[in-house]
Amino acid sequence: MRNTRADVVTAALRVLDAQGLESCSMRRVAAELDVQPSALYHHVPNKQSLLALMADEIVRAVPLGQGDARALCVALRDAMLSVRDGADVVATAEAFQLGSSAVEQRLAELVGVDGARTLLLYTFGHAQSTQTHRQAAEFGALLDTASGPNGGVAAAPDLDASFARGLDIILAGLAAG
Amino acid sequence: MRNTRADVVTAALRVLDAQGLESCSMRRVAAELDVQPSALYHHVPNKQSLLALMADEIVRAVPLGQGDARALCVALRDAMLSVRDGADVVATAEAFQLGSSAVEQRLAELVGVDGARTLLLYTFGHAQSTQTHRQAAEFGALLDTASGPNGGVAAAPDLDASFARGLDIILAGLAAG
DNA sequence: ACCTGAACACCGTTCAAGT
DNA sequence: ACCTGAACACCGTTCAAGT
Repeated sequence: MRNTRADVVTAALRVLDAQGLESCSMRRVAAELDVQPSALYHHVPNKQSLLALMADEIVRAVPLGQGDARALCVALRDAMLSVRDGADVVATAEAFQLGSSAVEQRLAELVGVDGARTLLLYTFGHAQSTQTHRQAAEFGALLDTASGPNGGVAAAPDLDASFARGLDIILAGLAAG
Repeated sequence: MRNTRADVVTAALRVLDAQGLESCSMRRVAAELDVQPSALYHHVPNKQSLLALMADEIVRAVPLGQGDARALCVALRDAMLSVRDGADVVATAEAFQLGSSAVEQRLAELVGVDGARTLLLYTFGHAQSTQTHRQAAEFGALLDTASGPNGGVAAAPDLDASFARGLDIILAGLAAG
């Protein structure tokens, strides 16, 4: 046995974290494993399935047993933000099977199905915009050569706090209902 | 003057609605205009810019002057759902410049910046999942040959009602704060 | 079971050149 | 100003064939 399906997923996550989603092609994942592109199709039916497996792996870091709805959302966001473009991968994959994920099911036990969906969609969306914002900031910093401290750049908003305030709004709405 | 920038955007939206985002390539848009692919780059710097212009056009259908926050979100969702994969196009393009869109600004006047962001992210997310769900249902219906009424298919959830309930939760949270 | 090699039908983008 | 033609460096996926 030369490579297993888990090896493929791990290699794909390495490529994702290093190069980003746009560069995470089947061909690059194959190169990461020193293998021909066609070899991947022995382990995975297509790229979409591989992305779904990557999403599962990213979400596996969220502990389901303990904590309230807020803690669950924060942990999910942290898990997505821990990998480059992780929010995109998880949100896209999850959108295809909303309702079947373990996180959503646990959330539904805590706050009902509508609350769970609302919290999830908000968490996905905020994490995605956090990651694109951070990437843009990184890119801007590269172009920012001769400027002093805060030279011409708007102060970065505190995205963690912004996320928390949105969570407060939704949780208050659930408490009121 | 043979083609204008607006012609390119219109052609792109036609291709999008007919074939979906995945098939909405620069080459197909060019073919829609009976033009070489390279001709597009006279009107638009790259594909990402074209997608942003398409998103603007889709969102232009939302009336900003009248209505409360709820009406605004419903109108935004309707606008996105009116074009195939419209939610994807708008959500991706908007994520790059969150805070600058006219809809978000109007929403912020009504419910504050945190409320606006929460409502927007929820609306984007729900619309996206609505569209993927509907496409999956369409696809499933094609494979569903010999079954009678509701033969083996789970009843489609009422996605409009689901959206409304999530909106209720967020708006209740805003009223409580 | 796992992989190679070669092919097919595509992409986005650039650039010199035409009118 | 607007477009063509040709090229470059890529894609995802299939399939016969090897070990």
